[in-house]
Amino acid sequence: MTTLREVAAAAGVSMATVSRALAGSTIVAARTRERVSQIAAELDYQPNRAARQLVTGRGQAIGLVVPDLQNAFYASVATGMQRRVRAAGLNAMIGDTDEDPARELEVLSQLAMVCDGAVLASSRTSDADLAEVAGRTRVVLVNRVLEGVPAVVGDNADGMAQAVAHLAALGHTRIGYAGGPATSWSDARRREGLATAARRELTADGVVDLGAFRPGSAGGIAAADRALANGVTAILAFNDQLALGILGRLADRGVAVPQQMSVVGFDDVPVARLLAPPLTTVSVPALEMGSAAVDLLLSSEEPATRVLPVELQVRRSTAEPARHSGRT
Amino acid sequence: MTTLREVAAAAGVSMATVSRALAGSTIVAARTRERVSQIAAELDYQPNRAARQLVTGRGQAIGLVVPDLQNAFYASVATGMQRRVRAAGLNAMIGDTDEDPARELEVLSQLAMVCDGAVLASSRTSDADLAEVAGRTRVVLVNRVLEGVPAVVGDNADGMAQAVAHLAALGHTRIGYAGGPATSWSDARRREGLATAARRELTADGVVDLGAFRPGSAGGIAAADRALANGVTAILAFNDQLALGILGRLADRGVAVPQQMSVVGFDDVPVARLLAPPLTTVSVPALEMGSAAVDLLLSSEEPATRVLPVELQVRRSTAEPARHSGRT
DNA sequence: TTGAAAGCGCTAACAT
DNA sequence: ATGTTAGCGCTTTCAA
Repeated sequence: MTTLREVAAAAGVSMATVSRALAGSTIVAARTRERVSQIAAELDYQPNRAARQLVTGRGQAIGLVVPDLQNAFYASVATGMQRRVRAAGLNAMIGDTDEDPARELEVLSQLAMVCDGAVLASSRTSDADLAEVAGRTRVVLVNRVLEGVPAVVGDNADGMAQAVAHLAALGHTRIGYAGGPATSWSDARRREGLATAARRELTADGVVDLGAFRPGSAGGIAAADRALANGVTAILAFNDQLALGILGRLADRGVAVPQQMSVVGFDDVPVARLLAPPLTTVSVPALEMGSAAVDLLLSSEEPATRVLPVELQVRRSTAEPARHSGRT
Repeated sequence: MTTLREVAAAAGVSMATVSRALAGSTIVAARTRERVSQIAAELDYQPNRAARQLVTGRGQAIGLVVPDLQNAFYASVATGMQRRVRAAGLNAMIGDTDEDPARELEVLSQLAMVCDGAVLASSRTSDADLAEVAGRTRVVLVNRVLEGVPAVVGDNADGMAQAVAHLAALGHTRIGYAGGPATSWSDARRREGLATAARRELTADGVVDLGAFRPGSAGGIAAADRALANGVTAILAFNDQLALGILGRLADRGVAVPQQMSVVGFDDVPVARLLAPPLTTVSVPALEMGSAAVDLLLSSEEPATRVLPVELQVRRSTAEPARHSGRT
């Protein structure tokens, strides 16, 4: 590894001049700067990040904490985040918490030691703890809002409104909501949006709360069974991960989608369109959320909440309800 | 931030003693160690990683380079890798290359600056470049083998043998192989395994090379169309990502799976079982590959290649071929 | 415009 | 068993 000192020696100038030249400082003579840059390149000089961080205090990486990388939504957020970070010449560090809220702070503080800041996706940490962390570390939230902390979120209420409007237009009058984890901020927002939309489009008992489920196939089984027991004609799932599980269970139980049951997801993960039937779902710009979060982290503006638009993708997992589900 | 110096002052000992005590060195008196640890805890002392790295040379993180985090297989490798890394008290840094082989070295060298070592998954870099990198940085390969570099791979040949045996037993005599990227090491191994198995189970023209495709839905469309044009009764896909695209295209073209076409994938990503029909595929222990790679990286043994067993999961995307596919 | 010098927080010889 | 000391590679005052 070539060091600054070696470059300085080769160029016949001081270390300070090399440091300034390489940083592009204008106070160093243009000719000197050029020569130094060239020699540094020849020697294949790579600055030692640890040394730089030690003296500047500023790090070289940005962290991302997600509940589960295997959820395609978070994989997309990670991809978007990572592209932006790399474009800024920094590194991305990613940690997942295995859907365990308790591990969130642990992972974050571990990342924070080497990171300038971190993006926290779908945090389930309490407001108080979160505020405390945000006080110590530069943090941007994704899919969560907290006063004074910058955040990027999808328009949850509007997404639910679109989904309900679509189902109502098809003629559904009893819709089941398969909720996400109880501590999920997005789930709370989606429930609110759902309630508002339901008041507008449906009768009082138009929405049935199926309960709270862990995204994944286990949760999907429970959710689908509850939906069937409740006699709803459509299921609105908290996210695609859960909708996937629901679809699987319905297929196992011989329930035809969309003929006997309509299913709507949320997120529009890439596989959604490849399922049979292709899943009707609310498309959330996950890649953009990741990059926008990095922008917020890197910019020095006031903490702001960026709400990204979402859009229902109508595919083939939704249709008119069966006329007489009992007969025929 | 509390520093070592402050802890030393508070404890009334030298910095060196604190350093040793906190490192758990046995040469420091037990009582001293205890007192120092307690004071450090009271002061909420957190060692500065940059300073430590600067002096020891050893970093604090382990890197992972994958072609595409949105491919569920790599997301699983990342998860497995990450759990192991965190269990070792280190951080994981993940970078993806957007399936661009050229970016691989770039991402790796960026990660290498702050990492003790890196796991390189499905590298498509040339042997020469890879050997050069492995000389500079501690590297473990996943899904790639190179003399002198530790590696974790799935048993590609055996996987193909199982898949071919399954299809042959069902009565298929013309199988199309939808290959992966030309520079993919696993694709080459899978082709070899396929050829060997075909010699044993099928006639000379039993396997049709459909070509090389990029995993994803675009590649799947091309692959499915080629398969249909070639009159094969079964498609063996390089990986699930590609199989997903194939399934999607077949559905679009009204080809019933498995009645008119059988499809077999490779990897067994979590959604494979949730597709309609559930995908028959070769299960590869992705999580384990990730953690095994970290083990290899952290251990100081001789470079070894760990071959992990794979197992065909027969689901419902495969069946006997139609008797007379032309008629009826 | 350039250089000298003082650390950033920590570890590891070496000395006691 | 503990302390002293000399840096790790870099940035950044301060002085020239």
